[in-house]
Amino acid sequence: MLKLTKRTEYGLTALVHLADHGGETVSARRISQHYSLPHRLVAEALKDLCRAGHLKSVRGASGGYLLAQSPADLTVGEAVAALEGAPKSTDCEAKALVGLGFGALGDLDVESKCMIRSPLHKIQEDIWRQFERTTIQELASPEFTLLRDERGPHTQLQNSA
Amino acid sequence: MLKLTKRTEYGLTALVHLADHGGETVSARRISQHYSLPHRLVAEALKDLCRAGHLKSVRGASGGYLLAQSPADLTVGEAVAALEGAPKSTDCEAKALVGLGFGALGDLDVESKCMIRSPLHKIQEDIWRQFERTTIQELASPEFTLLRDERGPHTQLQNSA
DNA sequence: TCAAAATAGCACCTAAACGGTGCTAATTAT
DNA sequence: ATAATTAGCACCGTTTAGGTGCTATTTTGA
Repeated sequence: MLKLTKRTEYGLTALVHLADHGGETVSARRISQHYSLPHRLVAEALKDLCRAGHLKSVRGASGGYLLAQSPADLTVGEAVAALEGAPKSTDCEAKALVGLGFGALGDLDVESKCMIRSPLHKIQEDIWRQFERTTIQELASPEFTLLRDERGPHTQLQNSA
Repeated sequence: MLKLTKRTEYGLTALVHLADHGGETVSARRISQHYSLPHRLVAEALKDLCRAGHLKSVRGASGGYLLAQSPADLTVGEAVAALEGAPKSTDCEAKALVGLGFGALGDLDVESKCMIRSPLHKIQEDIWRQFERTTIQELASPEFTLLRDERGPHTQLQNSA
């Protein structure tokens, strides 16, 4: 339903945390405790990011993870792709026709259907484009824009602190 | 995983079709046959859109559906909301804290958590903002844009002023 | 040396969502 | 009447998401 998975949420949270801690090595447990997230799930997300090469791991006690690249170079799109896979929906022919059920249709006017359907794909692609334009550093920055709305409601809930 | 459901796909396809046919009444069967989609599922999507008030229905033989409003006034966001529900993630207080598991956390430094998490929500909100900025008419038009802001990485999307 | 803490990797489970279908009304043109 | 349509359910099978269990391996530190 057009939402990010928990795994992605945990992974991005961890990336933001790591970005805020320079080249420091932080364990999955520390991150999970800091944000009160299920440490096991955070660990899974970190594994994914490590396997994708976005993190470097340090094993053993006092080990953990650290960014393998600058947070300014790591995009949300790359992270999301590592965490839940990106649908390489670049080509309409391969995806819209085959992947979405037109493969078995034969040769009726496929092209007109694709014309109708492509807007849907453009929507998806546009979302990913946004992801690929946004870096972890931007995510980590306090005044994160992406969309800078006129009102500022979520900044007013800090009462205790 | 950040994808639209089939129901939404069928519904939007139907809306585009209806937009391309003016105020004409088109049955679910005709639409489904035209795009080779499961007519039953298309019918379900059309019901949803009708219940939401975006379509008007005509019962009986030679009945069908027609747009209840101009395709230029109906946004993709409204359609998607009618088809698969929109997560009213407008408020960080209610959603980020309660809905996402912080409700049972008590009163530890909630603010820092929300600050970290809010970017995630902003991403989601941004996606919906895109939907709300896109009309069915735009979807139906041959050269469909959607992203008209190609300035900077993410310097405010909605500003437009 | 040994225990604790950490990553690595795999299998597995439960619940929800998704895609799809069946069935029965009510309405209306032919 | 009959066929075609919308309206409104309930239901089912598969997939996915969220989460857990278990074991091995590496490393620190007492």
